[in-house]
Amino acid sequence: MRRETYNEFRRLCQKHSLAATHQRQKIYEALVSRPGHYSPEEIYEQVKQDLPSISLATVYKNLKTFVHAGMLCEVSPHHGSWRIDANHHPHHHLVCTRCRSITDLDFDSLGPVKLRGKLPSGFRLEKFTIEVRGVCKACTAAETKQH
Amino acid sequence: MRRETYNEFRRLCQKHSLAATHQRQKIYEALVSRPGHYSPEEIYEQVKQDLPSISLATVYKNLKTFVHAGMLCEVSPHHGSWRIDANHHPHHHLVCTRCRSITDLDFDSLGPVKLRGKLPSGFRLEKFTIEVRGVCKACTAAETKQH
DNA sequence: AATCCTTTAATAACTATTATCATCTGATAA
DNA sequence: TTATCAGATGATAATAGTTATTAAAGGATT
Ligand SMILES: [Mn+2]
Ligand SMILES: [Mn+2]
Ligand SMILES: [Zn+2]
Ligand SMILES: [Zn+2]
Repeated sequence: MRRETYNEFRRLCQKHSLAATHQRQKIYEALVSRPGHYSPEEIYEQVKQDLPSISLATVYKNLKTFVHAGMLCEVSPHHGSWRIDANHHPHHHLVCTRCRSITDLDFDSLGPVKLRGKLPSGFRLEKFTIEVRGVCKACTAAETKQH
Repeated sequence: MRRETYNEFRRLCQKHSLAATHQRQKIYEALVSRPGHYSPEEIYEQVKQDLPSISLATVYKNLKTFVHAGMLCEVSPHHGSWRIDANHHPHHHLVCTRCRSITDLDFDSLGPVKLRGKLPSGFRLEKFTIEVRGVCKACTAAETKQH
């Protein structure tokens, strides 16, 4: 692991009161040291090369911990449940990052997305999907109440 | 089921060479007759009120069939696998609807999204996520080869 | 080095989804 | 209308993905 990455890792662990374990170090490195959008399984396979006895559950737990701490992001808030949309009109989605609720957002609520550069060659565009992530009214209310 | 919805359903089934079964009719209706972004389980519970002996597997199979035919859409192309992103720079994603691969797309490749109207009251915005759905180079090549 | 609290590995449990297969049914043509 | 049959269904087994449990081990602090 690069010295710079290692220092950043220690700093982040301290900031979030997390013990800087070997496992966490390797998991973090597996994600940060190469571009990509990996699944827990892929991270597990990668880390196992250095720490053969690591458990898949440890990978899951720490990925959750890191995401919760804001050190990493989820690609999609919808993994884990298949959701179907019958609305054929062009529209966007409001997604609550707490309760995962999905609400339609009128097409005209946002200005159009404009292509500036070129897409990578060979990619055949089908459509733009815009998700607005945030915290819904109900979840905001619930959080406020607790404090 | 409204006459109009029923006719549309028959038309779509004919167009896609699908038998217009009771089960399909009720599944279609459960989605089209009320706004929402339902899971297979939720559709199952709804349809079961009319067809108590319907199987959950039938719901899954037909939702897939309908999505494949373009009669319904998936809310997210990422269901089923949790993917982690370590890239903290603002950026977008290219997602292949065939192989589900995810590629970063530079922030400047798209113009900024502008808020026009108001978001629904109480929704606390965190960030915009733009996914560009399409077919990647490899999948396009693979499809071309087959014909 | 001793202590304490956190983290880990192993694995059981659980949830979501898909596969299998015998039976049944909608569509078509006689 | 009835016969036919490819395609659809229901029951359930199997698989994939994720989370919970718990005894043992390891960082952090002193
Ligand atoms: Mn929608
Ligand atoms: Mn990315
Ligand atoms: Zn919410
Ligand atoms: Zn592809």
